[in-house]
Amino acid sequence: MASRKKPEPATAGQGALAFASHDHAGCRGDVLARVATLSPGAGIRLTPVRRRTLEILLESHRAMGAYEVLDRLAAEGFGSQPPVAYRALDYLVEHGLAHRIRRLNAFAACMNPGDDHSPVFFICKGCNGLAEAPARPVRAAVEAAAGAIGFSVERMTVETLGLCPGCQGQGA
Amino acid sequence: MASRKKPEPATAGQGALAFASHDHAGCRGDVLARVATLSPGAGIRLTPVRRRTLEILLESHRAMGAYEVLDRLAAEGFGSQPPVAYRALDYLVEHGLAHRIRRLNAFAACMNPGDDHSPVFFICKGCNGLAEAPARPVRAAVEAAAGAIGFSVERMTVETLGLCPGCQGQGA
DNA sequence: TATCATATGTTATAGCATAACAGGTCAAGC
DNA sequence: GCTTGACCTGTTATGCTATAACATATGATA
Ligand SMILES: [Zn+2]
Ligand SMILES: [Zn+2]
Ligand SMILES: [Zn+2]
Ligand SMILES: [Zn+2]
Repeated sequence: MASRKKPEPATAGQGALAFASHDHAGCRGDVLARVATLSPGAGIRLTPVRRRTLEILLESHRAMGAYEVLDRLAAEGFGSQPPVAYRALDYLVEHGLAHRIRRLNAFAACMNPGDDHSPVFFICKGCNGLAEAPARPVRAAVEAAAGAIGFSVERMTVETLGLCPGCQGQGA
Repeated sequence: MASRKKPEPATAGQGALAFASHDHAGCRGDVLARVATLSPGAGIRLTPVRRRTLEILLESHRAMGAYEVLDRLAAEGFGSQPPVAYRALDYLVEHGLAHRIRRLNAFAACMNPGDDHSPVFFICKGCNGLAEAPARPVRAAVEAAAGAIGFSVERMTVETLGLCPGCQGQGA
């Protein structure tokens, strides 16, 4: 049975929904709502460009290149030069509202803002979908390896490339 | 004096040595020797450019940008255009003799060729040093997270930024 | 020898990212 | 009110990273 009620609006953050067809409007709405509750307290200032940039990233479970975002912003009357997009994106990343996906030289909205940060990313090479999942056990394993050589970890990037459930078994 | 005996030529591969001062000539030699034993069997063809590229990467426990490698190659009489470096580097990466460090847009020699691949990388932001360590437990944790959403992992990137033992406690 | 695969080199271009500067807004303090 | 300073947005210009497309060489195969 489907659940009649959503006790956990954060489900999308676990990555389960990203690759399944789902009520993405609600998905996006949940994130924006969570951001709204964070904004004042955490010293986050969502100006028009930043908010719009976040909304653009939230349109799909994909990562977007900075220039792709820039095109969208420019088309909507914002600045048309690279720094406009990079500044907004960098701000979102620094404040935990977006992530940089290094393998793709691209950015994606954080699906779980405020929570467990330094997630693991799953990039589907079939459909370009992107899912984000909490990485606490991964982080622990990394810390163990770091401890063995006396290294102190500040930031961690974990990205995987593979096939989502939908793209498995269909050749490509 | 050189070490009298090396019971574990693979020690460097565990990352323990990378940040410590050590007999790096031996370190590099070990890797090259291991590569030599792999080359014929694994269908690896180390042409002059490729070999030289690998040697350049092996000069230090750092990652090098493609253009930095290119400058070196050009100065030694090889081609002077980007594809020369990129092709050699890509070949080394594809054959497990080097790694791409995405956070740095750079490349590093693999310190453990032939063994456990998809290691975890430790990047020291103090000295730019780079260490590579086996990532089996990390991989397991990632696979667990992937399994939970039905994602099938093909390649994994784990990079951390932090401070090596030598750079900790000295402000920078 | 003719053919094919592989490797190396070139020119040109695409894609990603930042430095440096200019003007605008707004609140705090005089 | 006016000034100051913090911050945001926009610009131009440039730098760094990476690949496409084409030309030539070499060596193994048939
Ligand atoms: Zn969604
Ligand atoms: Zn997919
Ligand atoms: Zn060494
Ligand atoms: Zn260091």
